[in-house]
Amino acid sequence: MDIQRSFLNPTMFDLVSDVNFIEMMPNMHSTDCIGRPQDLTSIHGLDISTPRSNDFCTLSSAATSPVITVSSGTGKPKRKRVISTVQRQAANVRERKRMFSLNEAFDRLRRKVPTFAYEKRLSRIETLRLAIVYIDFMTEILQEN
DNA sequence: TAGGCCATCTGGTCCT
DNA sequence: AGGACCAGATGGCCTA
Repeated sequence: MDIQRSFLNPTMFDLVSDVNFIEMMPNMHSTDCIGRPQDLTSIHGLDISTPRSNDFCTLSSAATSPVITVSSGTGKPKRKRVISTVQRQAANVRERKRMFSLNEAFDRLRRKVPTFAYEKRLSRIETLRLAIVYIDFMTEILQEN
């Protein structure tokens, strides 16, 4: 059977030999099998809603950010933006939020790919690689029908 | 203890 | 001008 052979594909077999759709186990979402937090807001005490002690994003004063033109060796001037501490802290907050949403997306993807129930939480790179393999596998199944 | 993974900070570049 | 995106650096945590 081709489908069965596909499951024995070495790549797939490395990652998935006991298909477990996490979708069927909604309780798995709060913590993974080794107890690491799945709720990303609790990872490392991450709380993007509250600024850090060194964040000044709550300050109302917005400093200006002059642009300095730096002459490069090739002749073409390069724009170098100099930002204030307040703007830097605000940018840090935005970056944290951005990474948070990125991790949320990874978390959603993690729940879509089959994994061992007892396996530790997939890393981001493992999640991407397994998703690729999984999509390939599903595509193969569809093409056989 | 080394290596992997991740969060965070930071500066540069692109885009609106 | 400023936000979004990206990549490099750094430090902490965890596991083999």
